[in-house]
Amino acid sequence: MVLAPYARIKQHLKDGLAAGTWAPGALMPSEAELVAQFGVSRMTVNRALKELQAEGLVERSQGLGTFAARLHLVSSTLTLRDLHEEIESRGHAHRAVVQVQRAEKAAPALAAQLGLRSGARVFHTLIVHHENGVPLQCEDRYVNPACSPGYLDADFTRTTPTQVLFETTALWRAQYTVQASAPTAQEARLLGIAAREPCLVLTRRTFSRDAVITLARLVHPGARYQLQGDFQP
Amino acid sequence: MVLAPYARIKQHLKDGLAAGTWAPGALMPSEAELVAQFGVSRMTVNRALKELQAEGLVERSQGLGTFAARLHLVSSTLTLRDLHEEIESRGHAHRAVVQVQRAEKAAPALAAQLGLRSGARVFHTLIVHHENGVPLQCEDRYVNPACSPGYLDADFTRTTPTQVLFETTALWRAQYTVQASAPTAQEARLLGIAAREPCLVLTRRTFSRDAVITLARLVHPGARYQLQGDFQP
DNA sequence: GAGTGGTCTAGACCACACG
DNA sequence: GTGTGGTCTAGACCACTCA
Repeated sequence: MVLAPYARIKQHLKDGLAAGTWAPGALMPSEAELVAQFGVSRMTVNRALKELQAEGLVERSQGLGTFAARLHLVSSTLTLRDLHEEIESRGHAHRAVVQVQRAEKAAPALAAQLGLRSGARVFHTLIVHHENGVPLQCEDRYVNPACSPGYLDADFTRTTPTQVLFETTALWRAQYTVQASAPTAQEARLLGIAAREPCLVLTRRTFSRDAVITLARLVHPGARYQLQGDFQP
Repeated sequence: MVLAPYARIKQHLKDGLAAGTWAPGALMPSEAELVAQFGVSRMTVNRALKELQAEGLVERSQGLGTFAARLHLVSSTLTLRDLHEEIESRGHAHRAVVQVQRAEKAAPALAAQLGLRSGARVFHTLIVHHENGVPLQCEDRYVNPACSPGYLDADFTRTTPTQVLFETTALWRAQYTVQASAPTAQEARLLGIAAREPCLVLTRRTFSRDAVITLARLVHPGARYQLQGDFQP
């Protein structure tokens, strides 16, 4: 496998960064220098540098130059996968038990979070996801009916809310938080865990361009679930 | 502010995706069509599409075309910031209490994780970070002496391990997990919390090109800390 | 074979930073 | 003014997919 020219330049610079040729914050070769060194056009060098910048390895400033990144903050990717796919990809059986699937009137706090009037109609589902028969996630979700009118018609033993929403709406933005806390009494019962067992709780709000599509609280027994991430330049 | 041509094309496609012009998985305009439509060169169209691909909004296949992304997995950025910077940026006071700062012999399990011989010398620090006097994080860290020989000389009441390591080593790769669990008895004592209080535990291994630089366990009281993320196309 | 994206060239003009 | 990166052009050749 012969690397493309832009990839060779990237690799050369990555090697130098890993070897400490350029200390964090140090000035790196200019585009013109790399053009001369590698005998390629400036667009090719530019692509290599732009990708290194996108990966957070270098910082570039017009008029100043390209600098080795000061890696004081590592920004990394956390993949929030559809749980169904995640379980199946492990070769295990996924089963969803639907506890609630109905329209409700939104309490004031919920309405505010969804950007609706207090008392407006919202769709509510409460589903417990099992992996090989063991409860893994309690998914408590509210959906803005305007964004997905047919949401309640889905059969959530055969598909997942995430899948339905992604098929019927255009995702625009998502906010989430991850925290550790104790489950509610109901969640503890549904997950079959002790009332004080630590749980990993993800709260996620998903937006279309102008409206909140859905608000979800995903509760996982701490002993059975963890998020993993990997960061590679 | 007039957008550059490539940015205009990106925005046009983003608007269409948000408006549902192309359903997830649907075929989008080819580069040639966009060239004709916008009256720009193919490199410019290519840049717009390549950036949308990098952002996860479209999928591209040579010979097939460009497709609206099936957003079944949302990959999002979680910024793992240096805690000192995070606290200061909130305008609060950061104080670090150093409990342990010494060289030790690595137990077999630890040595394996660091890629060292059992019994090899490792640097060990245990530091409790406070925000405005309240314990926020218990940082238990082991460092490979070969990667940062001067690690133990640092004054960790004035700087942080993260900062020292980023200044003296070339970060190459990091793996981490996030989970909820109860603190150890020692952690509960240091954080001033109950033995059964749920904690958010981050475990992170950081690699240089060929070696493990450091292994860290970061324990946060669940009630006082949460990770936040935001995903925007 | 026709259409797609992947990559590259050899120029060009511009905005910006610095001495 | 000189050097830097930011952007763009109008071509080109290639590998891949599908009919």
